[in-house]
Amino acid sequence: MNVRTLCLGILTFKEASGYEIKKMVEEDVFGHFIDASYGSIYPALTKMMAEGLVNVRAEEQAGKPDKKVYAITPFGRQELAAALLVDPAKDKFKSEFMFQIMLQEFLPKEHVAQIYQSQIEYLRDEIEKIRCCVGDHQVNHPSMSFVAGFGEASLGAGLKFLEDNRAQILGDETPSLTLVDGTLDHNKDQIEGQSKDQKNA
Amino acid sequence: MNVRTLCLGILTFKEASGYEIKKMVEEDVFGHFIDASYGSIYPALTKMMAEGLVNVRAEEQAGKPDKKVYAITPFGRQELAAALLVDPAKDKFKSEFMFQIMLQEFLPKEHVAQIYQSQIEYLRDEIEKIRCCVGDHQVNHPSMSFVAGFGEASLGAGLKFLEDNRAQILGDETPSLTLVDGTLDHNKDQIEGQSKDQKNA
DNA sequence: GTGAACATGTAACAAGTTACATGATTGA
DNA sequence: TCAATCATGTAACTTGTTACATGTTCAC
Repeated sequence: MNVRTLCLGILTFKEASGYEIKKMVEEDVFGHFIDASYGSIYPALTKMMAEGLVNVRAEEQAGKPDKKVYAITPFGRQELAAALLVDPAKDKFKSEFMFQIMLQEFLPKEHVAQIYQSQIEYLRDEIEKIRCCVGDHQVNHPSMSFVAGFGEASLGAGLKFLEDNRAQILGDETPSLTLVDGTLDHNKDQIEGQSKDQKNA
Repeated sequence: MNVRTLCLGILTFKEASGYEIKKMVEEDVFGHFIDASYGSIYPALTKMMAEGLVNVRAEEQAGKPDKKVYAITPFGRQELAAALLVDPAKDKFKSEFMFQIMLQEFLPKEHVAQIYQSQIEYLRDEIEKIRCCVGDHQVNHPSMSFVAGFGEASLGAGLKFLEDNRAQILGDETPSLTLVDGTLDHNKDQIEGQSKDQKNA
């Protein structure tokens, strides 16, 4: 699936400028399973404009530069439906973090501890982001809330695994802090971390 | 992270040919968080050979064509350690399936039902693959089993979500088949699918 | 008056994929 | 003999990213 289809899909939810599409891909529910940069979004929009898949309207904004608001046309919807009909490519999950963990013996202990903590915080942030979407934003769309639920479930399980199995990688030198709660069932090392430097930008 | 580092990392576990590296990336625990094709592996290996990061040994095989077995050199390990020291890029999860679900209203019901079932089967296969790795293969490496555990946890949660929330997307017209087991706790629609056509190659 | 957020766009570049090209060997 | 698996390699091509280039308005 290409940026074209991606933009077309987003535009079915609401009209948006290239800038706004990029923001959605970064922050909204979309962000968990798609990706795109300005360098691909703007040219795609321009080209689709020429092909009649979208139309533009210049919008003046008080206190902000003008923006070009794109909307999908009936022809665009047709194209989208066709593009959507091909069987989806299988999921692709890339994790440099996991690669580093796999090769942790080549890394200084402190580095491993640091990326481990960063990963936990990153996952917490992502989950929080999804919850925000479901809360304040309009994820009224049933499909949207389904997708959000899926993301929360997957990321949540991953996070829990990292929290529970910390000792497996980091040894028992867990930061001496308070336990999350009293309901420990088996071999838990649940520790609430405190650092705040999120290095993976 | 590039294919170079990927190959170097894999070669720390065992010597391998380009063909074997590709197979590992497809089938082993690696497969869940990295990706590479022949077209990138072979050139990377050749280049690293010239740079002294790996060395080769031609191995004759009974009943099979000869293969070029690559091994990492001390210099290669040095390079790997350096490459590993940079903070990992954040995880990237791409799912065309989720994109299609989000836009399901543009798709025929049957298509949605079909990709939904395919996705469930795909996830089951992936989890099974991980379990096989842990079982027969040597995932003796503690880091390996950790990574496998993480994959199993994440994928398992995603699969469970799909199984439990089928009705949200597909409605209640679940195929009339036998329930998986009797231990239903809350709102489960766990159905054992029977189709076998896995379309996402 | 300076940095941050808003806003659009392009061109050079990186990186890897696909398809092609080749060839051995085995088993149905 | 034909498909499948093993095995290596290259070149054209896609695709998208990064960095650059430019400009507005606001808040501190």
